[in-house]
Amino acid sequence: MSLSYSHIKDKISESGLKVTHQRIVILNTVLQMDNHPTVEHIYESIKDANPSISLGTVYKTVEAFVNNGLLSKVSTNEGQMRYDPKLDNHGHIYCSNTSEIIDYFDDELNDMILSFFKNKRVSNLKIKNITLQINGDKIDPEKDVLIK
Amino acid sequence: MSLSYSHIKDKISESGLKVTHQRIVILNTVLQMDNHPTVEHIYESIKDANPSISLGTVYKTVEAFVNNGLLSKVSTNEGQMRYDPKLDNHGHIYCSNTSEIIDYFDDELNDMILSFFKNKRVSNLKIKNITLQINGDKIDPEKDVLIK
DNA sequence: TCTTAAATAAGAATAATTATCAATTAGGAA
DNA sequence: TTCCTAATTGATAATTATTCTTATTTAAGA
Ligand SMILES: [Mn+2]
Ligand SMILES: [Mn+2]
Ligand SMILES: [Zn+2]
Ligand SMILES: [Zn+2]
Repeated sequence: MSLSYSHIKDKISESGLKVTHQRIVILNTVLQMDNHPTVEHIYESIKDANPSISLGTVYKTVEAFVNNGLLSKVSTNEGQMRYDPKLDNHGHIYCSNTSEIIDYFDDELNDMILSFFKNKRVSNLKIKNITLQINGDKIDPEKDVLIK
Repeated sequence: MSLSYSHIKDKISESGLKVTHQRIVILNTVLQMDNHPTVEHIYESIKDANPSISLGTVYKTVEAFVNNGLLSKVSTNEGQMRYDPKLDNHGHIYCSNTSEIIDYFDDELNDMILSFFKNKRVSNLKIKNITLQINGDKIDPEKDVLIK
């Protein structure tokens, strides 16, 4: 583990946080999830192999990761925050019938929005990012959503 | 009041909900607020004139309004839902330093996004709406944000 | 190896929201 | 107009997500 986690350790360390076993496990787990998990979901997926890591630590850890640029945070209309290992600018598809959040990457769209706002006068606001939110319902909950 | 609220009453009635004093007061209040209020905020602003309306009723009522197309609901990273009387498609500017949510209407942008997705194949998703989310910080919290 | 500030586990506390249920009421039917 | 009934409400309890507290442990630099 010391060896295979070296990449994770570097990321944590470079972000300015102390490297702890808990943080290694949590970051490694979230990086492998592409479903925008909740804290509870993260906790469930680590606890069998790491029964001593407490739920409170998962809360504190993901929040530290967000504040230090290792994760991003996504809010929904369903009362729970969700976490996202993808840091580059991208949109999200919210399926209200399945509670899924699906990534939507599109360079052409990003460029279009960027150049749109290039021509705008924005006063009294320091923009951090601009994202697109696509709200809808999955038609067949079993199948994937595809936009291309 | 029976007279001046007739427009509000009609809206409630046409949406399929029973017309009650509580609903008239709450809808009338939210329609006049442009700050995307929380339930608590709505409750505070009605309770002096309507001390008998309970907080639970405000929760149930705004949720009924959302389900019946009279209000829309906006989520934030701050643990409270916020309600929006504007129903036509528009984006939001989230100022994380002031917790403000500011409407961003732009027909040109709407058209641009619409025509962008016209040329896309979207499979297995019934799109309800597509909105833009602009995240940033107000520079001078006292002054307004302007994009033009 | 020592030192110390930061992190953790466990559990209590808080805050937003939802559920329960008896009493009231809106609005259609008679 | 009166009656009927399902929907709504107020009061309050319960739930849920998240944060706080504190004693203990630990990472990492001196
Ligand atoms: Mn929330
Ligand atoms: Mn909550
Ligand atoms: Zn994402
Ligand atoms: Zn709005």
